[in-house]
Amino acid sequence: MARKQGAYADITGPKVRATALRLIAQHGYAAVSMRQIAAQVGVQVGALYNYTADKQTLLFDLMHAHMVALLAAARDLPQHDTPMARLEDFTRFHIRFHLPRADAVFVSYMELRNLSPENFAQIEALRRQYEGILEAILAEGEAQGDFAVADTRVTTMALIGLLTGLHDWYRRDGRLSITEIETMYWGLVRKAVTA
Amino acid sequence: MARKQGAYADITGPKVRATALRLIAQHGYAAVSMRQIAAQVGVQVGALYNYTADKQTLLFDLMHAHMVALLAAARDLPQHDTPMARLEDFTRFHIRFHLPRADAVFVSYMELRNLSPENFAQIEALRRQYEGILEAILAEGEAQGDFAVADTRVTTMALIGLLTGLHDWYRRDGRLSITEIETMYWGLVRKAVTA
DNA sequence: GTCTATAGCGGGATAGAC
DNA sequence: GTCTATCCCGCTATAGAC
Repeated sequence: MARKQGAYADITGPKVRATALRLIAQHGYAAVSMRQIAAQVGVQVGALYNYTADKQTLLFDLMHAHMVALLAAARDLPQHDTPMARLEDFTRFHIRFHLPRADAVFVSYMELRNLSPENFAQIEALRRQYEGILEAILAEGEAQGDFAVADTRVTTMALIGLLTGLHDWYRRDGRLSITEIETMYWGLVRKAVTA
Repeated sequence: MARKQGAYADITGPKVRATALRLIAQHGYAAVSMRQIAAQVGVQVGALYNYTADKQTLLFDLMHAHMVALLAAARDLPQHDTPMARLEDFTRFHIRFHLPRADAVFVSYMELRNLSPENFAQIEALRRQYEGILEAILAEGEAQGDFAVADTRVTTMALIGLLTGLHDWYRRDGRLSITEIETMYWGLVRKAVTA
């Protein structure tokens, strides 16, 4: 304790990422300065560069970590027999995973423009993998005659849009619980894919 | 011709707005400089300030013009007898109005964070008016027993999200025509509000 | 690992000539 | 209405002491 050098390595790193995520979600990547991040972390700006090569890499790491966590969790979903049961699981999972991570969702979506081309390609590939999970469920349901889906790709993107749009208006202190909203959204999804 | 002073007033103004809209959609408000805008318009940076008080006002004007045009067009929709017919009109109108205005849609949605509080309040009010049009249709359909909507507000926001999500993946040179997409989306909306 | 100090650049906005 | 020139500020990133 009381020494200033080398003591906080394990705590400063996560704090930098958490602070950057919050500030970027609030003001946008381009509008947030390394100075601002440093000030809220409680270090001088030079110290940040012990934890990231540069500002761009910091943004990429935040988005990458979010996408990797999302994919890992989505792959752990149970493999029910019926596409309908799997679609319900996916819908509820998507909402439950994303709602408590509003900042990461916002950043991962809004800051794509500010990634370098190489970094963008990586994030985009992860995003497509996630969409692929839903598309596979829809394709199987269509093949088995459980769903009536005009176009698998369009419906996939439409449903992702429907679910993701939730973040634009959901408020934690709102009138409805997560479970209530989840059930309403599942109702919309179910009807949308049914004949 | 050939004179440099006073000749281009009528042309520079629209050009400034068009250029700013395009650049801000592409890179984000904070990432675009007045110097960049001026360069693409073909004037020096000082000249921009004949057309806007400052950068913030320029952003606000772009968003405000978009919302006003949207509301004016939405209010011109025909007043069919049945809520179902009005919902179809609204759905198709929303898509047809927004798809050709990708830049304005993007900016109006992504740059809300960068508005001053007073400007934000104004844009937000216009946005709520637009949502109100859809909500009124849903409420009437529910009251008449044509629709089975669990919660009018939630369904309104969900459908807006569904329709707006279209911009995230639609490409003009894609496999499907606007009309085909429009019809698929109308199918999803129709089923979502039906019992 | 963190600090202080600074290099080097680009930002928004304005003044005054034409 | 546009230009040139400039003020003043804040930015990212690095160097070198501790």
